[in-house]
Amino acid sequence: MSTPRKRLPGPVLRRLPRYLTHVRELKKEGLEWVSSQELAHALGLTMSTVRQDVSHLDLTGVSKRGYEVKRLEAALGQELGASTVHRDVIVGAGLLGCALALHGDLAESGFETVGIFDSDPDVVGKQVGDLTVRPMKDLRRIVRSRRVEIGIIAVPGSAAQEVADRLIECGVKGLLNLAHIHLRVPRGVEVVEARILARMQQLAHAIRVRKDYQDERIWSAET
Amino acid sequence: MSTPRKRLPGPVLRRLPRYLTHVRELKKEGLEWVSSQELAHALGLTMSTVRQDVSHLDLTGVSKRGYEVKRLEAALGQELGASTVHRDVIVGAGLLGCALALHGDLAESGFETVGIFDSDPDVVGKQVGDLTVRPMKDLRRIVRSRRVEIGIIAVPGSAAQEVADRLIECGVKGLLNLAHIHLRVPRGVEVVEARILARMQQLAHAIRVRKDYQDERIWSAET
DNA sequence: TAGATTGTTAATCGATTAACAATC
DNA sequence: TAGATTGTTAATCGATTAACAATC
Repeated sequence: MSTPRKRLPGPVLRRLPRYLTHVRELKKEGLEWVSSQELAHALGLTMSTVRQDVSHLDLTGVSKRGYEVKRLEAALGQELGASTVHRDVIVGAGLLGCALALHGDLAESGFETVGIFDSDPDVVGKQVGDLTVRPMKDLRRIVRSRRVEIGIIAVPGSAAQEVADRLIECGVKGLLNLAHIHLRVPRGVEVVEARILARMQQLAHAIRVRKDYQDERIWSAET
Repeated sequence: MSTPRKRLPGPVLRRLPRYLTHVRELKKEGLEWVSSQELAHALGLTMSTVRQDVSHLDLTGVSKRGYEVKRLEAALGQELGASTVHRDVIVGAGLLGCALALHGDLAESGFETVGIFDSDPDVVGKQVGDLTVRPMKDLRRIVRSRRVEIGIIAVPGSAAQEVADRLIECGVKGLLNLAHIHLRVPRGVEVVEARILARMQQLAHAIRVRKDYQDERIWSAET
C-alpha cells in the first residue's frame, strides 16, 4: 500500500512529466545513473530546482553518482500514475477523439482506453483500432462495469458541459477537457484542460514580443 | 504601430486565454460591462489577481462599472495574437494534424493554416477541408511565399526533431510541438509544447492524491 | 451624495536559487 | 584520500493577496 501523498505544487507537477520523458530516453540509451546537473542541463533548469523536485519523490540519490535511472523512472511513474493502469473513456469519435484512442504514448504510460462514444448514429459502430464506437446510452454501463476513472472530452465546445455532467454522473473521478470552454464541475471531480488554442496564443504572444524587441533594437541602432 | 511590450510573466500568460474565452462568452450573452469580481468568480481567481492581470493590458477600467467587455476582448486579443492573422503550417496529416486543420476555434482566433504536409506518398494529395496534403519538398516554398510564422508538429516523436529542424530552416518563428519529446532549437525560435500526455499524468496524480486522502480519512475515522 | 470599483502600493506567501555540511 | 554530488537549510526572488486612496 502506498503512503498517502500530498498534492504536489503546480510548478513541480508540470515539470515531472518532462523528467519522466527524459529519463525514459536515458534508459533507452542504456545509461544507469544521472546527476542533478545532467538533468538540469537537459531540461533547462538549475541543479537546485532538480534536487528540490526530486525531494518530492520517493527516492534517494547517491553521493558522487546521482540518481539511479531505473529507480528515478519508477518514482516518477509512481507519482504520475504510470505504475497503475488508469482506465479512461473517450467521448467524441471525431478526428481528435480517434487520434487519442490510437495514440500509443498514452497506453505506454498506464492509460487504457476502454471505450469510445459518440452521439452521432452514423459514427456509432465505426471501428477505431481495437474499439468500436458506441452510442452514448452505453456510457454508464461501461464506466461502471470497467471502473473507469477518467473521461476524455473530445466533443465540440457546445456539447462539452453536457458530456462532462454525464461522465460525472456515471462516476468518473477526473476529466481531460479538450474543448476550450471552462467546465463547471462539483467538488470531488478533477478537471485538467488541454488548451491547444491557449498554447497557440502563448506562441503568438511570444513571437510578437520578440518581434517588437527586434524592431526596437533596429530603431535604437538607427538613432 | 503597437508599443513594444514586455514578455508577460508565465502565470499571467497562462491565464489570459481563459479570460479571453470567458469574455467572448459574455459578449455573446450581450453583456457590456464586467467587474474584476465577476471575472474572479467565473475563473476561480481573486479580484486582486484579476486586477493585476488586467494591468498588464492596454486598457483602463471605469470605477463602479468595471471593464467594457468589447475593449477587454480587444486588449486580450491584442496580447494573444487574435488581432492579427498568424499563418501556420501543419506537418503530419495523421488524425491529429487533420483534427487541427479542421478545428474552427483556431481560425476564429486569428490563426490561418495555409498548408498541411506529410512525408507519406500515400497521404500526399488527400483532401483535408480546403487544403490538399502536400509533400515535404514543398514546405520551404510555401513557408517562404506565404510568410508562415508558426509550424505545428503533428508527427510521431521519432520524427519530431527532424521536422522541427526543417521548419526552422525554412524560417518559421515559433513551433507548436504536439509530440511528447523535448525539442532542441536555436535561440531565436519559440517553442510551446502541447503535452496532452502530461495533462493525463497530472490528472492521474490528482486522482491518486485525492484517493489517498479519502483512504486516510476512512482510516482515521476507524481509529 | 453614498457606495462600489478601479489602479496601485504594501504585505504575505510560495517557488527558486544559493550555500554548505554530510557522504560516498 | 580528494573530489563530486546529494539533501537540506537559508536567502532571494517573484507572484498573489490585501488594503486603500482616487473616482465615477
